[in-house]
Amino acid sequence: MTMSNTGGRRKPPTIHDVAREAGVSRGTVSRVLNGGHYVSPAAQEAVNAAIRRTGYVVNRHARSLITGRSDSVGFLLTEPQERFFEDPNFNVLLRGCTQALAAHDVPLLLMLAGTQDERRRITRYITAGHVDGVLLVSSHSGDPVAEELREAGVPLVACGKPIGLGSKVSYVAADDRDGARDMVTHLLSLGRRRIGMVTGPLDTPGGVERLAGYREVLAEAGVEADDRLVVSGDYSRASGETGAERLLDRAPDMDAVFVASDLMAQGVLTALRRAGRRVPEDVAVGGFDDSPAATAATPALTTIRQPWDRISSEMVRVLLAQIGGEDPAAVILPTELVRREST
Amino acid sequence: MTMSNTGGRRKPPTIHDVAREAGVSRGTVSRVLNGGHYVSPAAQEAVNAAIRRTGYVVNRHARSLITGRSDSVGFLLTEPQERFFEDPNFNVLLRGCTQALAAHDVPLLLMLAGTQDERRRITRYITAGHVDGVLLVSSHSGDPVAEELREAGVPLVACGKPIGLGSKVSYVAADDRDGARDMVTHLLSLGRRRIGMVTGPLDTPGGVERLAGYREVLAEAGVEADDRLVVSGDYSRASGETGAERLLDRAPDMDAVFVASDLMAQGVLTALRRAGRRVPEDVAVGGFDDSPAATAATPALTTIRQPWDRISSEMVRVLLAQIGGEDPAAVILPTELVRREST
DNA sequence: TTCTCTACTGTGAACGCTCACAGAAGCACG
DNA sequence: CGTGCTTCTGTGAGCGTTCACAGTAGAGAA
Repeated sequence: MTMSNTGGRRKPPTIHDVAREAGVSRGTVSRVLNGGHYVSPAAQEAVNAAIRRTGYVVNRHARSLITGRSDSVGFLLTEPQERFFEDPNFNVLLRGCTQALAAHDVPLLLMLAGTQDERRRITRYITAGHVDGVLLVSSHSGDPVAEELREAGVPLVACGKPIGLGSKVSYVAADDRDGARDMVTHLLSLGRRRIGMVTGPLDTPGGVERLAGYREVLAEAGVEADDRLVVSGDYSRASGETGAERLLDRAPDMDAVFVASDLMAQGVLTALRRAGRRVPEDVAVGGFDDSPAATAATPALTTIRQPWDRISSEMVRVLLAQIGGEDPAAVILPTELVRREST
Repeated sequence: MTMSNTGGRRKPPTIHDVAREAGVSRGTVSRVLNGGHYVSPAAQEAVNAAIRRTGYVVNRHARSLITGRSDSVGFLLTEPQERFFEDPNFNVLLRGCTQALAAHDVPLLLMLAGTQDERRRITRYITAGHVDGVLLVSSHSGDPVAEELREAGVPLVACGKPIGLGSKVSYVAADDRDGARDMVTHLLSLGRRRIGMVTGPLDTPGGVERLAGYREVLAEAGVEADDRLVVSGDYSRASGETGAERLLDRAPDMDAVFVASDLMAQGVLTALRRAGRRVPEDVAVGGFDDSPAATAATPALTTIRQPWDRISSEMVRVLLAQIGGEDPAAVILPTELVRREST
C-alpha cells in the first residue's frame, strides 16, 4: 500500500519548483509573476508553461511578509447593523464590491463592528496592516472607528458622504440633491403645487440633501414654501405612516408627497388609503431608492433609482487607486427617475 | 521641522521589539502569544506589559508562512446568488458566521462564485491553502466547486444537507422533516383534515424532507392521502400563488394548506383572498422559515422558525473543529412552531 | 556529591517570497 | 578596443514569525 492522496492536503509547489521546472532562477519567475518586465519572451514562455504544469499558485503570505501589503481589503459595517442587513441595497452593495474586488484578485474581508469589543479588535486588525484599505458603510456621524482609521492613514472609501470626517477620506455617493430635484420637478410637471415631503433623518447627509433639493426646486418654481408640508422620518415604514398622517392633518389640501425612502413611502400609501385618498389621482407619491419595496407596493412606486452597482464598482476603483498612492477622491453619481403607477 | 506622523503608516513593532522591551527573547514572547505554556509568571507579565506598551499586534503573514495555516475561513456562495441575496435568512446566516468567527479572531472572506471564471479563481485560491476551511452555502445538488474542494481535502461545512457530496463533508441543518411534522400536527389538532401542501423544489433536501414530514404525519393520523392536495413550488412568491390556485381547482374542499416557505405562503394568501376564502376560518395556512415575510403578511403567518443564529454558530464550531483535526460531523437543529393569525 | 528530572529560556534555522545588486551579454559609438 | 547603454538573469539577504533543539537553573533523590 503506497502513499495516496486521500485525506491531508498536499504541500503546494513553490516558486523554487517552478524555477527548476522552467530552468530559470527564482528571480525570473518572480518577475514574470509581477508584470513580466525585463524578462525575455523565451523565459516568459518557459515560466508560464512551468506554472501551468506544476499548478503553482503564489503564496500570498510570503509575498505580503516582504511587500508589507496584504492585497486584501476590508468591508466594514459599523453602526446599526440591523438596519443595513435588512436593507436590500446593502446586499447589492456588498455583492458589487466583492465582485469588483474579485476582478482584481483582491479578497474581501467582512467586518462587523457591533460591540465595543469587536470595534477594538477590528481597529487593531486594520491598523496593524492586515488589510490595505477599507470600504466603509456607516451612516451616522462621528464614527469613532472611522476616525481612528483615518488618523492612522488607512485608505478609506465611504459609501455616502461621511459627516464627521475630514477631506482625507474618499467617498462615493449618489447625487441625493439632484435626485430629489428630479422627483419634485416631475411632480410639478404633473401640475401638482401642494407638494409635501417626508424627509429622512436630518443628521445624515442623504437626509439633508434630499430636503435641500426639494426646497430648491420649489423656490425656483416660485411655489410658496409651507413648513406644514414638511415632516421628518427615519427611513422606517412606520415613520412614513405617521408622517403622512401628520401631513394630512396639517395640510389637507396636499396633492403630492415626496418621500425620502421607498420603505417610508409604503407607509405613506397605507396612511393615504386609510384616509380615503386615491393614489395618484388625489395625491401623487414619489419615493427614493428603487428598492424592492417600490415594485411590491400597490400602486407601484415612482421613485429615484440609486445606481448601487456603479456605486460599488466606483468605491472599489477609488479605494484601489488610493492604495496605489493616489489622493482621496469624491465621486457623485447620477440618479434616475423611474416612473411607475404612483404619480 | 521634525518627522511627523501625518500621511503614511508607521512601521509596526515586531516581536523583536517586544522581546527587547520586556528583556526576554523572541522565543519567550512567541510562547506567551501562543498559550503561554512553559513560561514563568514573571516573564508572562513582563511580555504582556511590553505588548501593551508597544501596541504590538502579531503579523499574521509571517505566522501563516511558517505554520501553513492562514487562520481565516471563506464563506462561499456558489449557485443562484440573486435568490440568496434577496433572502433575509442569508443575511442572518452571514452575519452570524462573521460574528462567531470574530469571537475566535478568525477573519471571514466572502467569496461569490457566479461566473465560471470566478469559480476557477476561487477554487484555486482555496486549494492553494489561503483559507483553512470553507463555510458553504449552495442549495443545488452536485456542485462542482464543492466537489473539487472536498477532493482536495479542504475542511468544509455546508448549510443544509448537501445532496451530491459524500459523508466527508460536514453540514448543519434545521430539522426540516420534524418542522413539517410539527406544522401538520398542529393543523390536524385544529380539526383540519383536507390539508394541502405547496412543496419546495424537490431537488433540494429541504424540499424533500418537508414533504416527507407532511406525508408521515398524515399517514400516522390515518388521513387518506390525496395527490391532488400536493403541488410543487420553487420558494418564490409567484409559485405560491399559482400553486394555491391549482390546489383550489383540484381540491375545492381543502381546509388547510402547509406551504414550504413564507414567501410562497404570501402568494397563497393572495390567491385565497382572491378566491374568497377566509384565512384561517375557511382555510388555515402554515408557512415555513419565520422570515420577515411571515409578520408582514396579513393575516400574520403561523410558521416554523429555523434557528438561523444557532445554525451559523454551529457551522463555525464544526468548521473550526474540523480544521483542528476532528472528523466531519452532521448537526441537525430543532425547529419551533410560531403560532400567529393564519391558523 | 552527582545524577536526573522538570521548568524555563535563548538561538539558529527555516517558511516562500521580493528586492537590490551584481554581473553577463549584446549592441552602438567613438 | 574600450566605453557606455540597455536588456536580461542569478544571487544573497531579509521580511516576522514559529519550531526544534540545546542549554541553564533549581529541586529532589540516590
